[in-house]
Amino acid sequence: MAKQSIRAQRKSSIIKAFYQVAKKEGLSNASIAKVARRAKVNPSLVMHYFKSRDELLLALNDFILERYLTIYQVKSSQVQTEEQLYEIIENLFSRKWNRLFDDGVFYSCYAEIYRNDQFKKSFKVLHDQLHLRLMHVLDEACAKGILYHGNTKELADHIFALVDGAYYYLGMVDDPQEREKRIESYQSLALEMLRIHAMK
Amino acid sequence: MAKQSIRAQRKSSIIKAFYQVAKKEGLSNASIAKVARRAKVNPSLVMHYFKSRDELLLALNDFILERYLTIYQVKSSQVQTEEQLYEIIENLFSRKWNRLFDDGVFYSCYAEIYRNDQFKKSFKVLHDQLHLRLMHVLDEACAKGILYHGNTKELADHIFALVDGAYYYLGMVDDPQEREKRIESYQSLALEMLRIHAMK
DNA sequence: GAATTTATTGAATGAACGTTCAAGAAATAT
DNA sequence: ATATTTCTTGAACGTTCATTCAATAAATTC
Repeated sequence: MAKQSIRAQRKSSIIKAFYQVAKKEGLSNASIAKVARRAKVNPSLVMHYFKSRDELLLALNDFILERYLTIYQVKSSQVQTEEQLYEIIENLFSRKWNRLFDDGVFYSCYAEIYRNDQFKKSFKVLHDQLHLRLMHVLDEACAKGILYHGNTKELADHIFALVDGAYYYLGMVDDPQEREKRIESYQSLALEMLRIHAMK
Repeated sequence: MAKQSIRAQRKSSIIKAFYQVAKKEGLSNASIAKVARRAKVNPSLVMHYFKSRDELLLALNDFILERYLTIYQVKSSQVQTEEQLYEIIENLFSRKWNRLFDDGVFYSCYAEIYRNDQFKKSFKVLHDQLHLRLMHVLDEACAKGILYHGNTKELADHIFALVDGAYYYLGMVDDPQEREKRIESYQSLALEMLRIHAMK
């Protein structure tokens, strides 16, 4: 249906413009006028599709979480060897995706959870999804005899705590060498937690 | 000197007002006018003491980090027993201080580090201070024979990664039971990392 | 192809924004 | 007591803000 399609397209292009402006100028400086300019559209049209700026912000949040989810994706049902498990953990820390997504915008949205319950809920749902995915991977690894652990749910939570904490700190680290060193250090801790030893 | 004193007082009361407004309405909604109203002062006076809003924001950041530091304080030179070490780790996770400081404002400031190098630097300095403090505690524990670990710097970094990641996630958790359970779980992992076993 | 719904625009709103400035009040220095 | 510096105010600046509304253009339905 063309009617639905143009609506969906416009909405998504406005959200993308919102994200881009927020990335460039900070979330709080991303005004509707700027977004409209970026999307090459009249400000009124933004208001036509999103009743208020809050609604737009919520849409941006969904957009962010959607991206976050796809990038963090773990290919399940592929964990056959220790090496593959190792790779998955390594990927959690690699954050190739921090080129695909701006950390400033992400944490600005995260900060919103303390002021907006809808943000809080959707953030939690997303993170729980991620934790569950990792748990499934760990379960598989257990089934294959690669891993031995009684509580994969807790293990997954712990690994993510480490990942989240790692990136919280890495946000402050500019020096590439220090970054590299720390990432390696975090990774090897995660592997220790899995009781796998680093291979090379 | 009275002159110096009134200046310092006013500045600090304006910063506090800024923090309180930010806490209530969000950092991006904390305007100079609102801050002035809260501090019972003319908006121009705010501009008299802080040349721009950015300068005020920077001052807020310092204020936050200062508080953060004092609250996280670890009484050093007191680690004589395993139990005391256990207590220190427990305290890292307890965050009694999250009543003393608003997480929304804190993370909003944290988000600024991605857009402002001065924020980034002062955040890093603070966190490195905290890590070092913990390291010293661990060193002492090693000296007393409570703990055995070759790299206390790395261990402190790892524990803080866990703490930071833990609170990142806990920000999304409203249910008190779930919070409690998770905090315990994070704590016991930290203790495992120290190779101490939970006592009771 | 007329009627209706949707997309899009442009102009206008009042409120709030950060900032500037001149001027008065208070304190400090000489 | 006067001069000088600091504190504090009030009014005003132009800009931007989110949002509303009526009007036009385009597409869809009937």
